[in-house]
Amino acid sequence: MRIPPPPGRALKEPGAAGEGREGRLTRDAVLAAALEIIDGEGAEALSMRRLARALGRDPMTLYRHAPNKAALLDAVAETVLARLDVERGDPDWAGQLRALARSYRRIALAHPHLVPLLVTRPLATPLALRPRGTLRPLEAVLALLTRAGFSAADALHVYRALFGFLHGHVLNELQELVENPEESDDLLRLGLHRLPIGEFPLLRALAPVLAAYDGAGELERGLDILLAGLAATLGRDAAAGR
Amino acid sequence: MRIPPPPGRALKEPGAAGEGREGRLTRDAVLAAALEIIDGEGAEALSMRRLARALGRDPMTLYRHAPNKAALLDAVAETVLARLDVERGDPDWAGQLRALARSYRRIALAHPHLVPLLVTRPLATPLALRPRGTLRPLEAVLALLTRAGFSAADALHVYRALFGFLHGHVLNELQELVENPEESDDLLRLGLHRLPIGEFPLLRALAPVLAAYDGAGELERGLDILLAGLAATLGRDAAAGR
DNA sequence: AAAGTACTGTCTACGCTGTAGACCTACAGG
DNA sequence: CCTGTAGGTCTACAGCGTAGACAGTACTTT
Repeated sequence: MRIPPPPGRALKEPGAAGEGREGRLTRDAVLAAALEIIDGEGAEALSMRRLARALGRDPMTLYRHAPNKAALLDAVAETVLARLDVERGDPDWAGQLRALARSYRRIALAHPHLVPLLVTRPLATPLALRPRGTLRPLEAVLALLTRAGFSAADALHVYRALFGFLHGHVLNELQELVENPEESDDLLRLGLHRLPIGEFPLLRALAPVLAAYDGAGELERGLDILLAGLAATLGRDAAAGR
Repeated sequence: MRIPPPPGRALKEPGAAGEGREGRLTRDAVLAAALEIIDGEGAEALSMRRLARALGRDPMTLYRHAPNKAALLDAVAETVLARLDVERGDPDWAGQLRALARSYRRIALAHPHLVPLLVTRPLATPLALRPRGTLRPLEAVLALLTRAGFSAADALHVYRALFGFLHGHVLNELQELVENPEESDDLLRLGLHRLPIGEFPLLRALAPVLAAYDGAGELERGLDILLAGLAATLGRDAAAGR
């Protein structure tokens, strides 16, 4: 009774939202569309149905390219993190880590809605089962540091310190501060006037400082402290400088 | 046609799961039950219906105590963070921050499933609109540090560095490493044998080091570096030591 | 050329989710 | 006593992730 649709396409011929429309749907197209939705509408807006609509396909099609939604999100995070790269042979290990940190920050700022995923997914998946692309930077940093003379254990320690710092930094930098963007006075723009003066005098007084947050600067100053501290703690001479 | 239930209770008289059963449901009871579910079954297991069932009430009852689910989750995070306290008058500011850091870590380890919320919610709500309980530690640290002689701007800087580090640290410490708990060999227990030797030689070799992770130690070493570094950067003499 | 196999796409359906709206009751203050 | 407010419940809606079954396509093997 039921006429099966011409299998390449079926829904929405008539101008509807869907994009590409090439015969086969590729994994990369799925991930790219997912990232676009996350960037544009936030991570909660990404549902399998919403994603399928953006691709002009049936929702169930997505399950041919990912076993479930969590895996799909992991894969999106992976493609983004795969853009990190490390020059393993560079003898200036500190410089190389600085560059890595700056790349990570750049990526986080480019995809702020993805950051909760980036910092949070590793809590749910054992290290060895994580997408390979997310482990590659780790291996690369280990190579960089062992070539520079660190022990393997110290290299791991440095990696953890660096990414701990990085996660903390981007979470800081992406904190929402502004409540009322078009207001010109700092206190009002940040909404700090809502806080009772009796209980939060210092915080209220900080309005101009909060408003002048300098993410790039904070990153660099943090790296100064971290790299110098690590080099000292691990008993190496610091070429850690600027 | 429809007989209304005796309004105090209605569902599940007969031994069903529900707890307390006092006439009025309190906000605290709601939050406590929510935390219990999150701790016991993970944050994704907490639905409004699941929570209502645990309380032996109709799901819609919850909306008398919180405007929506996000606010309810924020409130849970708030009650947990309210347990942090700071001795504002203590002249040993570094010692006080160390204590704060240890408390934060203790809380995070006690409620691991809550950690994604703790680090992630501030991205969604402007500072001034966050639950007051989460701003109180900030105000307290500002008071501590300004009394100890820091400028307000430096005090904020220290606060941010500390909580950035703390967030990064607990995310590190709560990373899932173990794939197969009952296995005795480190490599197999962590599942690292899955990684191709060619691509991940260093990571695979790290199995014993990964298995011996010492969270408390890492926190202290991180604090050593951070507090000394901050004291130096901000040009104060460091009483920052142990 | 035929048959088998794997892959992709679609449809339907199930049990779940958050919450708006309406209603009803109990209690507090006048 | 009446009135207002806050808490509890019920129903209903639109959307969710995904299991299962089926159909067509594109290779591979015979």
